[in-house]
Amino acid sequence: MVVHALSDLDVDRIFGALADATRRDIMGRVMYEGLSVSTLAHDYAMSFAAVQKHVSVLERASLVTKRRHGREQIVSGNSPTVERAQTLLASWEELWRQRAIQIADILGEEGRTT
Amino acid sequence: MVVHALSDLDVDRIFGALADATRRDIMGRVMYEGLSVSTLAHDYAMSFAAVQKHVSVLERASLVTKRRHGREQIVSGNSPTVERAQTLLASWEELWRQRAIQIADILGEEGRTT
DNA sequence: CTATTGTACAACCATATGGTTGTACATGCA
DNA sequence: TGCATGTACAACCATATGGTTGTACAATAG
Repeated sequence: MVVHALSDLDVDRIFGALADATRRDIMGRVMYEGLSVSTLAHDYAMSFAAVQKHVSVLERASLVTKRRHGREQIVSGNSPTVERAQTLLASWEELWRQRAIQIADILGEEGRTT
Repeated sequence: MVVHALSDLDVDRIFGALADATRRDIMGRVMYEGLSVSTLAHDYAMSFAAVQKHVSVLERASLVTKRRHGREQIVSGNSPTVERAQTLLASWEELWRQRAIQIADILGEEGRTT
């Protein structure tokens, strides 16, 4: 069952968001448990505002979601989006596998003619 | 068998390269069969030089490799790199799965106390 | 109420990115 | 030889990105 087709812009945002080490580190942490923005910010050598921006990039890409808890904003990883990115890569692997079969067929033909 | 650990910069390049619709389209084409840069360039509404740059971004990320064939430069998809990107996403999914288990355990405890 | 904590957001700056045009050069064909 | 094709690369430009600081405001603690 297909959830929803991703637009080019959606995919741009997903991979763009993952193209930064700080944001990947955040992903690794919030996929396991929800963490507040300030908790996240505490561990990086940059301003709170910078971390806030990174989180908002991940949020725009639907890689994380935020929910209010008192005065804190809890950031949690969004598994479905990660899975869709994975599916895209898997489809390329599938193309590659088909090429491999095609090449094997050609070699097979050559084998017969020799 | 692990091939090689990817540095942050390597992963930055991989996901950065995938964060563009033209480059993803190129990937989809060259994973199936090797194509010359000019063949690729023919189908996009941009200059040859622009496509050349996109290919070189993919090449720096090790997502494609080029080989000379006469005066043409044949671009082919690089499956191992795609697979490594996929593995990274899979590891996050695994973290998420562990969180799900953890939550289920908590719910289980609560169930017993009620 | 007041102070502290956590967040939001604007303004600013340096650098990276994605496109262009122009030039140069190697290869293949007539 | 001469010409078309395919590639390489530099220079340039507009916009996006990743960081900063500063200000403002909501929620909690004393």
